[in-house]
Amino acid sequence: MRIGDAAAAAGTTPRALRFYEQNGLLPPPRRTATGQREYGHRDVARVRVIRTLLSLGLTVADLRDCGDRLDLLEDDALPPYGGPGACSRPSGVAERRLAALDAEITRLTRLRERLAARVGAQAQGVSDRSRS
Amino acid sequence: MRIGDAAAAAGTTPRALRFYEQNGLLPPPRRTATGQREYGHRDVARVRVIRTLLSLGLTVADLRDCGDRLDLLEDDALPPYGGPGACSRPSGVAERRLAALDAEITRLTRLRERLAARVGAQAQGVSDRSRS
DNA sequence: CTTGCCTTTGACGCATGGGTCAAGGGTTAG
DNA sequence: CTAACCCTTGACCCATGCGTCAAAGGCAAG
Repeated sequence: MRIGDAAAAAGTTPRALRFYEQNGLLPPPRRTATGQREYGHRDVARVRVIRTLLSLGLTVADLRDCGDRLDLLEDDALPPYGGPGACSRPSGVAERRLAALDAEITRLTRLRERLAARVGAQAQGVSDRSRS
Repeated sequence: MRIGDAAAAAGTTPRALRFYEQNGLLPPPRRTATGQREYGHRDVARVRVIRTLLSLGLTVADLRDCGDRLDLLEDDALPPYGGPGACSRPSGVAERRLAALDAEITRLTRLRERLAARVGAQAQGVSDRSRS
């Protein structure tokens, strides 16, 4: 499988695959004699995991910090909480990202409040709407 | 008053003033015979307003869209709601930014929920904390 | 062999709000 | 006059996740 097909199979582009490789998210695949990248099903699966985690708000740096244990964050790897030892997620990456998300949400919410105070008192229901 | 003093008076840097000028937030000031920018108190005041509005989450583009009526968003310009006509804020810039903030907050909150669902069920209190 | 699509690497673009450096000229105190 | 600091414009830098273009070579079908 060359890069175009692998990318299509994973629902993305060749550019993205090379980008992941350059940034240490994807191990360098073997090459054909002429230097073209050759991927297998495992690679495609890993790319899917990468995309899922990125879409969850993790950054490239987060996933790079995970190293090869990226899979530990995967969908079916572990149930959310398996008992008093299952919390040992790789590097606490997800926890750090959660904290960063919390900080950003708090910052934006404060901003919204201050801006709203100037514009007028309409539409204060952000927090409520965010609870959906 | 040359750029360095004006910048200091407004609590920022010469670079920022030139940046604001290039981006249409600050009118081009008159120049000395040798081309150096000359600022007055009005300019300094305007820079302060610009910085306040930027710190409130408005973008440079927002303020540019406001044109010269930037002052209408200023602290003491109008009381928040002066009656059935006072809502006519310049270009609805603030309202649009408010909506954008809401959208971003909602997006991040959803992200947080999804990420938290993977990591475990701890620390769900973002919305609550954001209510402060 | 040729055509046409696929792949390679490298480099620039985007949006944000300036920071920082460079090369050259102004200004002012001593 | 000169040192020392200020100002001028222009251009590259930061982080993010790739998109896009470019030049050049690979690969399979006709």
